[in-house]
Amino acid sequence: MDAPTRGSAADRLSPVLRPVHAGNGFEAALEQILQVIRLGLVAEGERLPAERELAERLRISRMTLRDVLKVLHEQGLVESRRGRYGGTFVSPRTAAPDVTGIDIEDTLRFREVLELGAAELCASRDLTEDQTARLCDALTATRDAAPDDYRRRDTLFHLTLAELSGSPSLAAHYAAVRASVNGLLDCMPLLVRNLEHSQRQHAALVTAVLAGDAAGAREVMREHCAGTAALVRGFLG
Amino acid sequence: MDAPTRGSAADRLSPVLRPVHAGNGFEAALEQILQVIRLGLVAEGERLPAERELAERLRISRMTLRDVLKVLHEQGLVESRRGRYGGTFVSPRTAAPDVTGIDIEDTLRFREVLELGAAELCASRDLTEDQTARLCDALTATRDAAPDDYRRRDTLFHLTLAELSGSPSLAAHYAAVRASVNGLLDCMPLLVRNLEHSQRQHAALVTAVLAGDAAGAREVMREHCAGTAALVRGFLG
DNA sequence: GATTTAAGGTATGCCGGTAGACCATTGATT
DNA sequence: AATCAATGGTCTACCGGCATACCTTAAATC
Repeated sequence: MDAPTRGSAADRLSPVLRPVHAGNGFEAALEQILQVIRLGLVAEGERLPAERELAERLRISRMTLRDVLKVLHEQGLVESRRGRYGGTFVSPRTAAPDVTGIDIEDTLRFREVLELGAAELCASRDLTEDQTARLCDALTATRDAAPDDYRRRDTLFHLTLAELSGSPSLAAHYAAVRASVNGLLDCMPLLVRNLEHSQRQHAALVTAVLAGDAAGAREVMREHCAGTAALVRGFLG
Repeated sequence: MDAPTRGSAADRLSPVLRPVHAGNGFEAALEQILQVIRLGLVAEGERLPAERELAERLRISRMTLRDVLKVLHEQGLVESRRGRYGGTFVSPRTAAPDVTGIDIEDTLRFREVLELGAAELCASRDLTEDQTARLCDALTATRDAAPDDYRRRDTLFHLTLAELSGSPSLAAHYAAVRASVNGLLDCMPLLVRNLEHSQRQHAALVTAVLAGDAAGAREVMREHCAGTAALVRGFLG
């Protein structure tokens, strides 16, 4: 009765029963701090939160956190300075990040799904004055960005949109997938023509969102994502 | 320079720096097995994989897994039988699940985003013959379902669609959010009229997907999700 | 220049998850 | 009736992350 030829019981479970972080808050913490750096939430040269605070926020012990920072230090991603006004600082990027183990098609597809959802949800909501201002600020920041800071501000703009969608889950998962996307983008050269195009799309997106034009916002976002996807597939596919 | 009035540095980090499951594969494993049960991947009366196999798949020790099963047993969700052909069996549901701590709006919105994405991705892909057959099988299973088994087969249908989207991330996250949705639905009565309506939508969805009509698939799915969302908001909002 | 303060660096004992072996039970097979 | 095989149930030694306390460094302040 329940034994179809396609999709055995064992297979049915695999989407859910993936390996659980075996024993390690360590790995999860490493992943999150890497996200913070890849997303540019803390820019190059800026300071991460103090070890004690970071450990508390991640709910891991300071010792474990220090193990994580040690790994990041060994890879040249952060640099620590002691004393008052010291801290752990993000180093300038030196080498292309490690993108082995990233499923490119999965990443690009999932990214687009979340972006489309965020755009549409935002356009369908009544944003408060403060939220509208945050969105416009983020847009302005991308417009004024120097080329080498563009990707970071672009990321912050999209993160803002995801946050304003009204779905915290969407925002959290977008942050994760965007970190992967940035890892891919960091393997590629920055094309100024794309920046300009991208900037126009951002503006159109905000216009549609503020007008409550959900279908329009989605279509602009779809083009925006398609552009990135084509670039990535071209360089890494 | 980087200190805007809106969105301090501390706030910027919060979407990523959420507490890491402090110390436990235990909780994550509990969550996943609950998902398997809530999704109906193992139906009432059916057997979970053997402890040794389950522990291996989750990459946790058998002792820890047994702690998890002990909790589930205490809550009356599973029953164990020893001996060959024994195992851990899913008990018939007795009480409404605990939905405290679920953000209903977040769940419904995120669910819709993922469903729309899955529908559109599936319609945009060329499904193999085998994949097409899996989808049609899942549809047929919902059509033939007895009312008290409908929700389970409906879940399996949507999971199939998510899997066929070509984005494993999407499938995994859909499984998680759908488990929450089912928790909500299990607090509500089953309306036969909705089943029929839902069934027509499923059929239209498959038709659109197989025709490669991405926009159509998305709109059908949007209505489908809106229906569920309205029901849930009506009962629990 | 002494003091203060906030930051990174270090040492120690505890506890919980891990691994692996072994025991107990049951029903099918012989 | 005896055996086998697959399962849940139990025990034990081990290791890694945890909490906590304390030390060291360096910049700002007095």
